[in-house]
Amino acid sequence: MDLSATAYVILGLLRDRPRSGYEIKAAVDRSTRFFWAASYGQIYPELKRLEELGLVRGSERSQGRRSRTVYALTPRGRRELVRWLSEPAGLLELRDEGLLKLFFADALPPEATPAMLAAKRDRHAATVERLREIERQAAAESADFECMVLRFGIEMNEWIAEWCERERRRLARGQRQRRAA
Amino acid sequence: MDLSATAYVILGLLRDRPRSGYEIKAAVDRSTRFFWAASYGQIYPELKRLEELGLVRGSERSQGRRSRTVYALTPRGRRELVRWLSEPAGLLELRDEGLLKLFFADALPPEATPAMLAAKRDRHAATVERLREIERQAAAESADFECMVLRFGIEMNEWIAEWCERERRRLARGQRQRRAA
DNA sequence: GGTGGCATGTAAAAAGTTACATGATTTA
DNA sequence: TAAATCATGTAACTTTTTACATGCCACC
Repeated sequence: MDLSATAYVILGLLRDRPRSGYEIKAAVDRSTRFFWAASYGQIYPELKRLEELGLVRGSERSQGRRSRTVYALTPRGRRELVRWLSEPAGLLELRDEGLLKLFFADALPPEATPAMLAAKRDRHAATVERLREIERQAAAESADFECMVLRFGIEMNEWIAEWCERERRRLARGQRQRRAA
Repeated sequence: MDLSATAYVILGLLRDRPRSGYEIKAAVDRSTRFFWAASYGQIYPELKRLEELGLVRGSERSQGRRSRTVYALTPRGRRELVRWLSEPAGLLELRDEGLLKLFFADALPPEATPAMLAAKRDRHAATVERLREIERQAAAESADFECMVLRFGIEMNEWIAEWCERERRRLARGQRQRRAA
């Protein structure tokens, strides 16, 4: 059985309680988003495939005319989740356009670089704020490891923001000295 | 003109000198890989498209029967690169299966989690070693900002490895105390 | 003569995003 | 009654990876 990592995000989010596709998407955006995003275009088709494979089971919870299907993990689904969790982790991938631009920054006038670093700093600081907000809301109801990963996100983004600020200052200092000379 | 970010990786790597597709791939693996990867399957078709758009120009450098095409940035290509560099950075995305597994770790027995953290720590430590090796080789010939981004990669991975070790110890301590009680 | 590095490419599949389409219910 | 939120889904597209295919050249 070989599923995409996104399929395991779904199995994982169903491990404590049943959820609809919509709720899964909302949970992703509140929690795994910063290290594993997923869109409706993945979630709904994946839920159907997982049901065909017998890893989740959907049940109708429509209220009146509003349709709603809530999916629950089957015993096989739980076994598959545990099996996957027990395997060594694979993919680790970063795509950071900001670093890419910094990498090529010698093609721009030197004044541009401190601004790039400031922009990156601000982005990560904004992410910290967003994650802290989530932390405040989620602290009570979340599992321990969920909080731990959230804290990781907060602290890592803080570290990155500080790194940007340090380097920005260093560059700005260098530029002032060169102008003075 | 709207190109994929991978197209700009190519334009960027051609900014200081002409390179073949093969050399671009090698340069990516030595430099941008940890924050922006690219495969042959992207690079060769993208070079053709960029040539059609007039942003790069290929010239035959075959030696004997061995074919080789070296691409150089055209003036338009350089303008496009600078234009893109001047825009605010877009995409910033992480895909980390290790964090995902940690996030769901309450589905595993508690002894499993310190091992997951140790595995993640080791991966990041290995990345640090790889990047340091590149730094030693590249220090002389690389542009300032290339070194800066490389240093970022080293320091960030060090920070992550330390975070993993801190949390692993904290968990292990907690487990010993619970067993003793 | 074999291995490893240089070199170019394509086809197919997988993964993921975006935009669209539809409609119900709740709340201000 | 308008806006926000709940809810499901698909089609088209883009991006990226993987596997394969081919062959030269230098060195041991």
